[in-house]
Amino acid sequence: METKSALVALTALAQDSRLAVYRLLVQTGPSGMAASKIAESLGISPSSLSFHIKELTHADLVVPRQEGRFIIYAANFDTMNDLMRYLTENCCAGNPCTPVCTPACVTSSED
Amino acid sequence: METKSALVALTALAQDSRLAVYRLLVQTGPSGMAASKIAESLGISPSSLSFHIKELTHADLVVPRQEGRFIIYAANFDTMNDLMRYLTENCCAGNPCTPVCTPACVTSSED
DNA sequence: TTGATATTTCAATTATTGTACAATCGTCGC
DNA sequence: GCGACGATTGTACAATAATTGAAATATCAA
Repeated sequence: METKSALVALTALAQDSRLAVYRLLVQTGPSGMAASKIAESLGISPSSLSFHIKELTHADLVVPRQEGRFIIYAANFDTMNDLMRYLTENCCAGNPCTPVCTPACVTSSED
Repeated sequence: METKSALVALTALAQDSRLAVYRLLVQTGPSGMAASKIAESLGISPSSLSFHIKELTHADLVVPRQEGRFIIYAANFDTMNDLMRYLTENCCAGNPCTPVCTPACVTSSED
């Protein structure tokens, strides 16, 4: 992961509503949740959700898929793992401090 | 870690200069680096660095210590580990996906 | 096709954040 | 104490981001 992508991901997460959306989707897992359901769960207006979730999507932190007239969003764990790796990269210049972080979650849901 | 602290940490990291400062300090490790050295390394003005590093300090992502007339900053890995844990908390609602992340770094430098 | 629901887009307003530069504060050596 | 150096603070201005509501688009059901 390069600086630019990390910055986009961090900016996407660094906002109240977006952080709440992301965490909700992390907890929901690969099955995901419809946009309207997310908005309802968190008490934010559809247009506001749309605005915010676009940033999360653009950062590749969440992935949308169409199902009928619903759009289902799910968290993309790969991006989070990349981000974590980026943030702790070359930690302590290689000194003994367990530099690598095991992935938090694998993205194996539908094959 | 609660939502507020996570938001503060993410906001602190979601900026060009601050992300660069943080990563530099992660790579430097517990010995840390003087403010002037950081500013010089990254090519930002002292006052600008002071402004930005204050946010990192406030987010507890870096910790300052005075040494003579220098102020040495070092990354605080505990906060990053807390943040990671927060972001992946209750991942996939407890389904099989390796929910916990091993700490990226332990903060054992001076005892 | 028509009406209803799900979602996004647009534009205007407001709030927040970043930058630059001068001034200030604290520590050191003399 | 005085001057020099390291670092922070304050102010003003520009840039960016968030919020809202109305209008537009897309899909489904009949």
